[in-house]
Amino acid sequence: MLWSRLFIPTLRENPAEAEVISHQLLLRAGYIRQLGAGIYNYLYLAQRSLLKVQQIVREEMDAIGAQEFYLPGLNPAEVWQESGRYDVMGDNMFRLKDRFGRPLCLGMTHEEVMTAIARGELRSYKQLPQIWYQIQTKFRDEPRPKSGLLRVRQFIMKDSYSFDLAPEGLDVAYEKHRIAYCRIFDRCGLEYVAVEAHSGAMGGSQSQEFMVATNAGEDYVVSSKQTGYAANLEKAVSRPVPPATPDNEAALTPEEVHTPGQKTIDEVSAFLKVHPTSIMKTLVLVADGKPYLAVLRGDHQLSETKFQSATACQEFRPAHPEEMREFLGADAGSLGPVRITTIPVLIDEALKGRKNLVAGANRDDYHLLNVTPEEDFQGAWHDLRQVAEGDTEIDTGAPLDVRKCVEIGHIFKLGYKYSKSMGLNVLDHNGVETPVIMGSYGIGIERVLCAAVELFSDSNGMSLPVSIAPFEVVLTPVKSADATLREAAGKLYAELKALHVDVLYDDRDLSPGVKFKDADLIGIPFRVNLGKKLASGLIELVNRRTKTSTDIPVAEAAALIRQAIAEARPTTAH
RNA sequence: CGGGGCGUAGCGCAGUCUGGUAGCGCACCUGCCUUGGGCGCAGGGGGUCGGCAGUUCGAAUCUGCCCGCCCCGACCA
Repeated sequence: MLWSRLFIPTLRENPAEAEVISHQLLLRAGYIRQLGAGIYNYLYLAQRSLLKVQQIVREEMDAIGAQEFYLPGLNPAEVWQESGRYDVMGDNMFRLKDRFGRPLCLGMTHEEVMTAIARGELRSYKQLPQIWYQIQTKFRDEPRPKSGLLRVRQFIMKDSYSFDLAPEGLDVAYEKHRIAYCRIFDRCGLEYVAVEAHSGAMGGSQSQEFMVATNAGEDYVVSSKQTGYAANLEKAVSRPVPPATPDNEAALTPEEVHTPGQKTIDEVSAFLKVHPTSIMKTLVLVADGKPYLAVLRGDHQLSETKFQSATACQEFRPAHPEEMREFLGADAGSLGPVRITTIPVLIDEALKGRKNLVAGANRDDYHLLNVTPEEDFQGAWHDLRQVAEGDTEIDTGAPLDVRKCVEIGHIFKLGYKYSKSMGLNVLDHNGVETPVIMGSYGIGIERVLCAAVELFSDSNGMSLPVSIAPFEVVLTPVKSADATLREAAGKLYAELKALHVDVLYDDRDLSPGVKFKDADLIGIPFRVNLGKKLASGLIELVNRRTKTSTDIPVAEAAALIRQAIAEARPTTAH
């Protein structure tokens, strides 16, 4: 393509509203423009790049025998009512009515529609297994769209769904997807990690997320370089930092102490001269309308996900101050688990074996010394604690890192949730109606591009992997007025096109600096400079990412460029 | 939904406190010049100052209401 004919509106300065790198660069490089909060126009460069991502996804999905569909984004409410998610999705679902007043919604995902298709057509185990997928637009009314293309209200997703007769079949489909996802992200040139994920309210049994480490991300991943352990913070387990001081092992009974005005763990710690690791914090939570106490070590944080799992609740919130007083007879700051019999008490496992700790007395401005779990109060043991910086791996004691990540893909064993709620059954070998077991698997297409920009950029702009860059190479005659350079560039352009190289020819009448800056900004992996050295038959091949330059003979340039691109193309080990 | 910030030319901003002819840089158009990292010179075009209402002789500026966008939090199958 000739740059002079293209619409690539690059900006010299960062638009004020963009904070994260990928947002800034995608705007500056003329890939995208914003239409509204969480709604973006994808211009020429973004579309070229996203189509390349989609093509890689398509090839790898096809390679595992998945069949491409294309389902409507506009859905009748009934399908979603059947699965129960019409209510569950709440305000996150865009809803509308047709001219007759019938309720419709915009699809957030397509388990329901896929299940509805399967239910209508699949009759026999002989038709299984099936893997169906699509690359299609999703709509989610996010409470807070943010970070450019990372959290938006309309986005493209590759979603696939597997249908099997038995769990062993689901295991196969899941594993096929895991490998396909690795191949996809490898080929897209990303650095990523597959982590254990929380299965959530979807009710599934196993789930992995594909994560790219970047500060722009919203998820936290706990991992160990030594052992390869990697899990979403929501699900991660660890060995906590040991208590700062040993417990008094004597058989003591609780003793009330006056702690006027000392409410937070830090205040109580300073006042009583007891380290926070020897204090218990007591949280009052209301889950599905019922109160619970959660007891954790003073320096630990409650994991909301783990608490939700432990209570198997749909939703929960911290108790209001009036409720705390009603349930426990004291205000936050003096709450404790001792002599609580009417409210379920959940104790974090990090407190197992601990003795003679400090806890609130359930009397304003008083705490108890010498409180021992299971002696002085009873409760159910659960892992409630969120992994923290400094923790170590639970089995090996290896150090753990906590890193911010963005989720680019998710694979999920659904089980029978949709087949049962929507009546998807087939006849098995014995002619008995059996529910089909399902899996669902997603890739956020725009997030792949964003993640690549986040991973690979410098002060001059983005530096995309050749496999997903909008062009593989850009030709830059240094002097635009020089007829010899123009002729050589035109010839090389034709040769590269003949070799099916994705080439952009910067034929604009601009100073070299502008062309170099633009080429760097939009992230084309290779640039060919045609300049002075052409007189001696040489041109320069510049690598965007390494900033290294090689002189190559113009006569063999097309073949050498094609070879350089081929060598730079990300490979897959999977 | 709670807290904070911002809406002035395509982009980045000043002007608003203290009301009085709407500005700067970049980008854009014309011509000349230049050509190895966002050149130079000259000339030029582009604005309902987010919207509505009010106060005033007079509102970008003061007041009220509304809208939009960004950030933090809540939320996030």
